[in-house]
Amino acid sequence: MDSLAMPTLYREVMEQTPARLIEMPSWLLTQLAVHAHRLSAEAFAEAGARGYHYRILSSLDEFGVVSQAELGRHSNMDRSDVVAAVNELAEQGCLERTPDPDDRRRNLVSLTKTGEEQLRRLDRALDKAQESLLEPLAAEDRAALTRMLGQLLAHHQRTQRS
Amino acid sequence: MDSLAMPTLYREVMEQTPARLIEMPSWLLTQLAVHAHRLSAEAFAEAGARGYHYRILSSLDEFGVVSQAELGRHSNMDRSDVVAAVNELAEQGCLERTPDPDDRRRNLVSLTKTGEEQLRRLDRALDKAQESLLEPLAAEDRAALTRMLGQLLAHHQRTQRS
DNA sequence: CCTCTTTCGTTTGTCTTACTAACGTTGGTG
DNA sequence: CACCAACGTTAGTAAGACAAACGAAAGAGG
Repeated sequence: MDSLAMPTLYREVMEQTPARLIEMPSWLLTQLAVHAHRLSAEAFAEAGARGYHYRILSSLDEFGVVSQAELGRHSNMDRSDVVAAVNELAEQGCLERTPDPDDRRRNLVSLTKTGEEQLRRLDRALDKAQESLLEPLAAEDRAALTRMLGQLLAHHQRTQRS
Repeated sequence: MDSLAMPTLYREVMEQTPARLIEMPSWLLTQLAVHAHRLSAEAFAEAGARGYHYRILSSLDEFGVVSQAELGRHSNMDRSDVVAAVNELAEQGCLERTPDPDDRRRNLVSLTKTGEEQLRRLDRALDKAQESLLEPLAAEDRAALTRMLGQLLAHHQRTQRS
């Protein structure tokens, strides 16, 4: 009956949780995301940042000088949330906001030296967070997990935009 | 260079996202959790409920009459959030709250007929949400994903409590 | 029996993420 | 020129997670 089931350790921890939930992928996903978020938030907090800031800094680093709207599309954020995060990053001197001469609706956002340093700091801190997140998984399992998560995420981002 | 890499479809959707993020398990996880949460929230909303309500109803169904504190431990919720959710469920007639005669600090919470019906409704709606969440995955991948998520979640819940 | 600590239910409030609605400005199109 | 779309911005909301404090009650140790 349970020879193929979960390891002993698993049951010990999970037996106080309803079986409905334990078997539900969306629950496993959202609950594990809480831990993932906690781990990376702790990493960000040490540098006085949060998730939105990292998304914007890494987008700027990869795509160069772009408008706030593009920034939002790259990092999966709402325009209104981009405004707030860009404000905060500008106050910290991590980026600069200049009006686009070719389109006066747009603000061109560019990464500063300070922003690059902050990004590198966050990258390092995040690496450790990834390690503790995946700690109990073997290398091949980590790869398989990453592949499947990416596959699912691509599917849902595609179907949502259409 | 990319023969072993992601399928074409994947890149199409993801190419506007920083490579840093695409490769980061914690990002894939939290972003996919957004979709998982959206899908199940829509299912809940049709029945006038939300996640906290389902956690409590399913805990009551599996563990019978328990105190609010136990309810919180079963469904991974803070005591203060249990109070609010139990209030709302009581207003809807889904459960009853009676003082424990053996321990006057405790409230014993029990599921009503209405609550059981609501739970069955939510179960059905959630099943569809799971299907659309995992739609692009083959059956064996779904099983592998569920196994790994459970393994990771058990690990982090264990290490957090200690 | 009397402290000391713990547990319980409750209130209040904060943080992060996500998202919606509206507004004025500007660009592009028919 | 009229109309619509995009942009930046402000304001507000919802859900989930969590921290701090409170009085009331139970339990433990001396």
